[in-house]
Amino acid sequence: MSTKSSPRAPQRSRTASPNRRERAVDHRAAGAAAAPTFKPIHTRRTFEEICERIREQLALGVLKPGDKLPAERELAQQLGVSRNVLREALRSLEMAGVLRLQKGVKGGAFIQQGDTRRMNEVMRDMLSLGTISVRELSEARVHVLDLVVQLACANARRADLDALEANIERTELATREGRLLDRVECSREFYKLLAASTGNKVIAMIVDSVTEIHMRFVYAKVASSGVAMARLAEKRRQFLAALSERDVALASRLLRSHLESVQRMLEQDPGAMSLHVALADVQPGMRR
Amino acid sequence: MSTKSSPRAPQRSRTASPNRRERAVDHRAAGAAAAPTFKPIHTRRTFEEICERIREQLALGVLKPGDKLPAERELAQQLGVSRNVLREALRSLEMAGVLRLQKGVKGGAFIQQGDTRRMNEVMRDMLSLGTISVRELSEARVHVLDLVVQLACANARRADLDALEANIERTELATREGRLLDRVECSREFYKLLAASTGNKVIAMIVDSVTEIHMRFVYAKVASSGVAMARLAEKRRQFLAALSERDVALASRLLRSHLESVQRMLEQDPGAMSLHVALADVQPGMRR
DNA sequence: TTCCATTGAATGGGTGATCCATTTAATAAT
DNA sequence: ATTATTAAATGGATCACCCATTCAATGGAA
Repeated sequence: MSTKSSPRAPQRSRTASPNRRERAVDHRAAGAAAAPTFKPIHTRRTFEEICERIREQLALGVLKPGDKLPAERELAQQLGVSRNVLREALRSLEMAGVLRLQKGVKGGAFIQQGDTRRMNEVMRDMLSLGTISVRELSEARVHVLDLVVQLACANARRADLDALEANIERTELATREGRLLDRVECSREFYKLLAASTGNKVIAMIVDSVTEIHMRFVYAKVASSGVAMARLAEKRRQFLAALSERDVALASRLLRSHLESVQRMLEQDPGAMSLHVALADVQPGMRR
Repeated sequence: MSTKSSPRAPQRSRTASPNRRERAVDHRAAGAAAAPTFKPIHTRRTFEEICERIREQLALGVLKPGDKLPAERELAQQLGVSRNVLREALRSLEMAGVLRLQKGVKGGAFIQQGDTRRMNEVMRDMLSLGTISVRELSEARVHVLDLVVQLACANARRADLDALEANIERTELATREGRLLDRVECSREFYKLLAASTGNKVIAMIVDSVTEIHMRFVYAKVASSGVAMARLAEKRRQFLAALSERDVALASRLLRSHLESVQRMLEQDPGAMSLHVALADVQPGMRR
């Protein structure tokens, strides 16, 4: 069996590529003879290797945001792989938010500034796959937001508070004009601004991802039932006042009680709260 | 210009696919004539659409972990796309931890149980890209771990405490035998167990991702300098005792002071703390 | 000269055909 | 019955194209 050659005739000009991959390690010769060398698993596929190489260059600082990779055709040749498999790797990195591919002359694969929205997608997938539950997510959100309040009280700058103020004004306007769904959008932004005011992007990223999902449920609820949180802007103002005065205890209490009331709103009529309604539109949050 | 046909001769049998994609919307006919219909942007690429469709099926619950997608050749035909572009989509989903591809007869694309390690990769990329800083990461870790202690005190079960106990014993053994690097591995696991004891997988996932990176720095430090945290297991025991007695204040204080001493250890000789040393090996954490 | 249309090359997007390696079930040989 | 062989299905990878977009260079008209 080991000597069986391909029955096909032409066989073309394979092994023509300069850097032929070393993966083809000749399984035939190692048949049953004198080699106690257990080559490790070796299931690593080409595109994984490519991703790894590129990430390596990134970690090493050789590649930085804004840099451009060689054109696909050229890079493929450099790596000694086909263009298709290179594209699989580039696709993966693009989905990971590491690259952005741009067409045309002067196009190419550009290293991106990290896109923090990517964590949202992780959360969504985990939820879709049933790895995490809505309950765990809500619970985590409450706790993390409590932490956020502490940090925001400690670190929020004037500009942060102003941005929150402006957000509340937009909320009031939307309320007056009865644009309920816009108000939900304002809420999403409120928490984003609040998270940013901690001055810690890691925390902000976590809060954003968890809030993004939460807001989908709120959105679905508001869109389907038309209910709306009463005195929203008013509560926000009270909270912002506490935050401005660095009153952690008060701010924390206000937010927690608000979150609880939102939770109650969501939980009445739980039938409408199905996962797929909230997660249905897969794309938002990925808008560019 | 609009009537210019392809100069090439053969042109092959294109448009032969049954479900030809509707993307080819005939740009020629819409030249300058009577159509005020602004077709929306439509820059969406095929593979994105495919990913979206599959994620949609997931969110809807039509696809569940363990399910198998049709074979590539067949699915490509169903979707009316080439196998290559389908593979790009599958690759992306695989990297996202949603799918796993398996070779051979009875192989195929299987929906996975969500892999929480995926968030680690997001954090690593963010760090590599300079979107977040090591400082922010450490800070976030301290705060989140403080939260974890609270939750663990409230929710840790007997089994969780036992697992922590067992971990400490392994730590002691590694210490006695001078296996410093193994001890770092024990530490990583300690925090993983601690995070799990909160009973909230979202929190656990966050802690794990942040800890995973932190431990790379510790590992690099220990590997290069040979220094080691003094009285580690002892401190762990004290902490575990506090946790067992649900003494939040004490446990929190103990952990915080430990984290601070680790931080001091890392920060002396900051030259060895470069990013690329810690992030160099891209793959770990993705071991299967 | 200045401005605008045309052209052409580079680049990512996408296709189809073909081959390889692995895995498993069915089949044949012992 | 057990074991080796074969065959088929499937993911992995390659090659050779073609298309659409983008943009710099070119060239002609104002």
